[in-house]
Amino acid sequence: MTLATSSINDILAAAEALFSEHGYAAVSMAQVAQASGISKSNIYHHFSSKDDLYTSVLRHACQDTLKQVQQLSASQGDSIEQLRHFSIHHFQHLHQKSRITKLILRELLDGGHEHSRLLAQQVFHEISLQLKSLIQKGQEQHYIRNDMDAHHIAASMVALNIFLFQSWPILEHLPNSTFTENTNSQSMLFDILLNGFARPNTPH
Amino acid sequence: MTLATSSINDILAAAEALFSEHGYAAVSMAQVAQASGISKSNIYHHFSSKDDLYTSVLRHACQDTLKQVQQLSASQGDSIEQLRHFSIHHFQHLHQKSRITKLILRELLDGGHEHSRLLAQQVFHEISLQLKSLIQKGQEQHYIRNDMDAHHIAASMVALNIFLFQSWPILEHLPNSTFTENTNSQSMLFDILLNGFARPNTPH
DNA sequence: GTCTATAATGAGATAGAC
DNA sequence: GTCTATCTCATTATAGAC
Repeated sequence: MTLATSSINDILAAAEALFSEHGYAAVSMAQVAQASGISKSNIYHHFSSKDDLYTSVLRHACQDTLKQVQQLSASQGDSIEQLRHFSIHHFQHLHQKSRITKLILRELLDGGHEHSRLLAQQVFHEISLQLKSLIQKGQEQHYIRNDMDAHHIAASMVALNIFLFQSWPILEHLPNSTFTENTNSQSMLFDILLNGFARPNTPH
Repeated sequence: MTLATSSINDILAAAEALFSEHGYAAVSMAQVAQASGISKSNIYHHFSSKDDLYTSVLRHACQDTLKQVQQLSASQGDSIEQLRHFSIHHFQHLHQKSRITKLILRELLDGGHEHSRLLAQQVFHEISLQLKSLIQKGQEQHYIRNDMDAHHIAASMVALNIFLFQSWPILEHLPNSTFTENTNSQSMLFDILLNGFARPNTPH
């Protein structure tokens, strides 16, 4: 049990909130100090630089998400129901951990320093693995079409959720928008996709 | 013909490249000056502040994209072929105008100042309109299922393209990745989706 | 481990000559 | 319209006492 000291966690939590909301460059160490209630110099005592603080935040956040995603797989029902279950919980996870989600999406845009990209990649890989196993099982049991690549089906499920997450502020304010409720749209998008990869004549 | 002077265009072009690649806060006016070959003070002669420069870049970029998207609709074939055509060209557009694409995606993450979000929203709205008209025509002609909302079908098409655009660096480096070629994956994702919203027993 | 004080640098923005 | 030189302030990071 190598529990980090309380002040380190305070710093990481404050930094995570600020970095995810405004991005690396837009956040100053003074802001982190004020938000965490810990003096600037003390932060430099625990982290060698602003960059060190940032990568620590990213590493901490990704490890946390990684564990959560690994525990996400088990559920009742056939393959289709398990996929729907996963999709719904993946979407909930994006929102519950919205700061980490934004951090990773920012890393994608920034082209990422080698190290950061590897962390983001681990998260993607873990989600991809979970989904792939569910999909391939569904293909073996003939719930899911065999002429489609499992990775691409997985990607499309993730894509819809992420798009809905990050574009929601715009979607809901679109003229004549039918995007009135978050989870409802998620369900509709999943059903469109499900019709695409489910085997014809299965009861869904 | 209110054509802006050459130096203003130089500044806007350099700023667009830098802002899209690194984000607003990470770019200094000195960098813009060096990249555009125009002195810092001269930039302040044309733009009242860094913020003014940024919003000008965004406005300029969005107007440009808006025009391009409006010219994207006309094509041969039935509704399904027109949708495939639109999807492919939308995807190409994201890459050809990758700097603008990144600018808009950044705006989504930053939560946007009111004004910026409205600009991004116009682009989404225009794409949404084009797609909606194609989809509804397809529904009237019974190529596309009537029990699905046109807006959500449109959103899912956009979602897959945007996800592929922004996640490609990670997707292609995933272990055992089947994401080997950009346009090929785009085609596969579209086909999964198409199976979802196309009417059964149509020849596609 | 935690702080106050301060150094050193870089940022946005302006003055004023040409 | 364009530049050099400069102002002012915020930023990262360090020194050193407790």
